[in-house]
Amino acid sequence: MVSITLPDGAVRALARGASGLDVAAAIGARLARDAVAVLIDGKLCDLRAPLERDAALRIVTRGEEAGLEVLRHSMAHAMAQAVMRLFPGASLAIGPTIADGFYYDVAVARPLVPDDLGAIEREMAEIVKADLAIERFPLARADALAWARAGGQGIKCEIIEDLPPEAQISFYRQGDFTDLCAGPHVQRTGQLGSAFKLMKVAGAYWRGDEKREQLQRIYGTAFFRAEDLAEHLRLLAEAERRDHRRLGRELDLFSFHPEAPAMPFFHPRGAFIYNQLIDYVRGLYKVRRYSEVVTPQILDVGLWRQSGHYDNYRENMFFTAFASADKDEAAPRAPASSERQSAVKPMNCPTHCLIYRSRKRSYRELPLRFADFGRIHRHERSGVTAGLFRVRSFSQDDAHIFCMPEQIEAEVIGVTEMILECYRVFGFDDVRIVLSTRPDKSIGSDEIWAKAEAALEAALRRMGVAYQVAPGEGAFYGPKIDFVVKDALKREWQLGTCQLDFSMPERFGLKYTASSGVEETPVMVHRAMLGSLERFLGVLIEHTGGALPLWLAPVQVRVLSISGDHARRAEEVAAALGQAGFRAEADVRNEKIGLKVREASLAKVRYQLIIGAREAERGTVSVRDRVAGDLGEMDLERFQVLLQTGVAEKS
RNA sequence: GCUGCCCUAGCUCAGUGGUAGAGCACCUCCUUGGUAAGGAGGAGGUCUUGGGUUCAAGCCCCAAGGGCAGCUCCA
Repeated sequence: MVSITLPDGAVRALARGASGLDVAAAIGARLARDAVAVLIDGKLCDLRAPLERDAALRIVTRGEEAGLEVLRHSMAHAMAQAVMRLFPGASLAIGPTIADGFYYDVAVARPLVPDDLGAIEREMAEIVKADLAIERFPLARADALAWARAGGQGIKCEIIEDLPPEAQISFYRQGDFTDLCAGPHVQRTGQLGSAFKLMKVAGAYWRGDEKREQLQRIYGTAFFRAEDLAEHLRLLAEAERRDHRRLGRELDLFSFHPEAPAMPFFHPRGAFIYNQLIDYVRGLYKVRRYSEVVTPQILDVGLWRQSGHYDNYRENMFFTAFASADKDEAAPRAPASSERQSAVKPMNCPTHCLIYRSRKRSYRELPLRFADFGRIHRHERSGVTAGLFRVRSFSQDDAHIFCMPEQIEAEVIGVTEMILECYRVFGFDDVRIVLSTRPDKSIGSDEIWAKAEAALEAALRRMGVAYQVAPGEGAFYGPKIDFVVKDALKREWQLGTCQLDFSMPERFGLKYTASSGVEETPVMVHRAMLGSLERFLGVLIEHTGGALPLWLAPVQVRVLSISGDHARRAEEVAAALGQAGFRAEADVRNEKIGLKVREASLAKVRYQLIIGAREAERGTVSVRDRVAGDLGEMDLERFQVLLQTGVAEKS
């Protein structure tokens, strides 16, 4: 007999070799039906795994995340089985579960196209319908290798060879399909159900190494219930509807052009928002005693050698070439050796070091906080650019703080406070803070690292904010704190960062005279709150679905005339609002009011003022809130108070 | 950068070898309409670019550019 302890503390005695399914059945039929897997002493196992010794056991059901992962993992096997049937000779790599589903990497004779997915789905449905038993069996390493070789599964061979010597090598078999797998899995393919969908196919390198074989990665997702799949697909559709690239075009905010790939062109409305963001950050800087600087975009290559960017970041940098003087066409040429080569800056920090070094510095003036909205260029590889999220030309709410080591804690608190305040204003209430510590490869003494990590941690503790530690994830030049927000669609975005840097002050020979009269090296803090303004704008557009808060909206009010007779009054009202500092435009087109309301709403204009005979005569406006609907007729003055309040509240 | 897919009017998309289409947007006219689409007419395209195959190419082939997805990279 073995004694099994359940989560509620109850202990049950069972015959040795009984399974979690027996336990579930003993507790209740409903539990047995919902059971997917078991946790035996914390280890996720098959429901049928024999219980060989006393253990703590918990039944994992369909309702929980771990249960869903088991389903998806089994679904990945069914997909692999379908692929093997449809593409004889295919070989398999790995098929794990991921956040929203699962994938399987396969090597097939020809690349898969989207149409293949339908065929694979149909085959999967057949496999589900056949309700094949899924059986686990162990194999010795040599037998496992023999299996892989016999089946032409070269990648599986490699996986088996890489398994640690003590590993129990297990396989799962369902009908004509067998796969190397640690499990766990459901018991029968019939349990997989029909709430699954193959999403897309893409190339992926084996083990993420681009020098190795390229495989076809098939992505899919699965749920226990059809309505969960429907909800998932609805969220995906919603994300597509909010895609900032689409909204950017529809709301006339920005565009991209082949003449400057991955470099956004901000139209008047987009540029307005962009500048509003900068204005807002400038306001914070005023309170937090930052000084803004303006620095060049093109600098001598020697500077980049000194900073280390030339050695480590050159592939991502743009270099200048000069027009030929003696030819008609302006063919670029490389500078002659006598000329100075220049590079377009990918970061602002070296320019700030030059400002710092422009005269002797005293400890009395530290910390120095240099803020810079300078435009920077990074030659991101063509495949990684994406709308505003990853661009080649952008600016950041960038700043560098030069301070003494003992000032780190206070500065980090200041930065963190400002970042959290800033995110609240934009409606990002869910912020995750991650502290990254010293990596294997790093520069700087043990002493300064210990001091710096302690200062970062002390700052977070003092503030009483929750944070996670990512050991070894810091930059080689110093530890850092990253700030990750969750948007309205529950997606995470790393926006802010606060990185200590012991390297660059050394490289640039930065010094300050300490109170003792001795020359010391300052610590540099790289920090950003919104990060790239381009990327932040993209995130904000998707977070709000394009309906920006009043204080950021390029158009706050649209004044709609009922008929031609009221056009003049509508224009007057729009002009008066403009005079009062609001952003209003008039729509006096020869169209019906329903159409004007519809278009203003689609354009995400928060307030629509309707001007007809009644309003024109009484000097009032009828106010329509895009979300709340008709607010009724009121004096223009009263509407302005409403607007002013909304702007002040940043709502 | 790699792999796959895509590129036809401002936008979304039809168009499988025989001289280019729709809806919306745009312009003009009619309509003067009270809170999410009134009606009619018109204009707009070297079918991304360059080669090739063919009597004939938007359509087939090759290359380049741009985009999308994934991988990878990220001082």
